[in-house]
Amino acid sequence: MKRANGRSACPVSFGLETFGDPWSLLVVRDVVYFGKHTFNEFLASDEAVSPSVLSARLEALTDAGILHRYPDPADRRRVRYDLTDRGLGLIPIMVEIAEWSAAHDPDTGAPADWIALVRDNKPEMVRRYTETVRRGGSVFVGEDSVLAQVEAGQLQAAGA
Amino acid sequence: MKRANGRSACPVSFGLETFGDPWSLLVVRDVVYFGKHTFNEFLASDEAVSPSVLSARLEALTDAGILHRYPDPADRRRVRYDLTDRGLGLIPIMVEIAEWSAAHDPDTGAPADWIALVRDNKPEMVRRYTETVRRGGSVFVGEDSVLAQVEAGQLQAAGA
DNA sequence: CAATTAACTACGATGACCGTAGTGATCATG
DNA sequence: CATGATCACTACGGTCATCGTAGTTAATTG
Repeated sequence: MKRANGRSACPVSFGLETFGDPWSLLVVRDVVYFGKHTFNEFLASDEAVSPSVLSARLEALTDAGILHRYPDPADRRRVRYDLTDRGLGLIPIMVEIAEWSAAHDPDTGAPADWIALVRDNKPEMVRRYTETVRRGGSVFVGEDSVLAQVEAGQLQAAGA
Repeated sequence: MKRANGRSACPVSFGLETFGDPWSLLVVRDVVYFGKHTFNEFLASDEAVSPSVLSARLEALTDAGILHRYPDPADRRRVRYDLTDRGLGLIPIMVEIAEWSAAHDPDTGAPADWIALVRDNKPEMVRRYTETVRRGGSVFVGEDSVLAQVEAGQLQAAGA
């Protein structure tokens, strides 16, 4: 993620400079899909980032205004990272990446019906992802997950 | 773009492994927005990639089935790179990245009215990008560019 | 046939990332 | 209150990718 001569005015280039390294979007994914919020939770992800790299990434994302970093009031050893509004704005990008990968990775772990649900109800699903994560939930984990909302039948009506 | 322990089944991770380095999407951008198709055209981009890195990227993207590489029949010194259908599938991702960056980069070079046009007519614009690039055109450059199509008034009707 | 252009490759230097080990602060337990 | 565990990191040496420049080969142009 080092561009030689600084910046170009191109918006694709700006985005890639901000979050276009191999790890940044995985952190965002951990927050959005799995409700992770702390250093060790990110560290335990399948992709095995090293602590120094993770530390640098979290600092960069915080500086870029994508994450909000604050000590956990309940346990002062812990530091929590939440997505800011700017970070929540990355959700549509992640959804498109997931859709592309699900279509082109023969070994994808993405459930086909979930991908189809998101594809066919994209604006509504992106809105639901965003609002759920904003209030502290996630897509797949927790009581108020988007998955739970869908299973409770709140979407079939809205979608089709 | 080196993941230590190989792959995870996560689709976000798969996508990032395939095109999540700092350069791959810039090559795709050069093709889609500016109609570039050759090594030296990519090399001349504002972001100043080095030839060895570009060479490695083009090979990786070709191996991943995103680019199609073939000698130019008209000038056999030249090698052309076109987007495959799989590569054209990256257009929605790029459009979302551009939209996010235009919203959050105070120095963005993206024209606000174009961004708004794409945002408010996303499925139609993505379809138009894709089909235009598929037949050899680009978004901004050339006679059959999407820009030219819009200026000819073919979209105001379709959009609103 | 000389000069130009195109697509790369070579290479040394710099920087990023890797994995492991360690640190200081806070919390849980006896 | 002493001990151990947990938490968020930092340190560090080794490896790997990338950087920028220079060169090589093949095809085309004049």
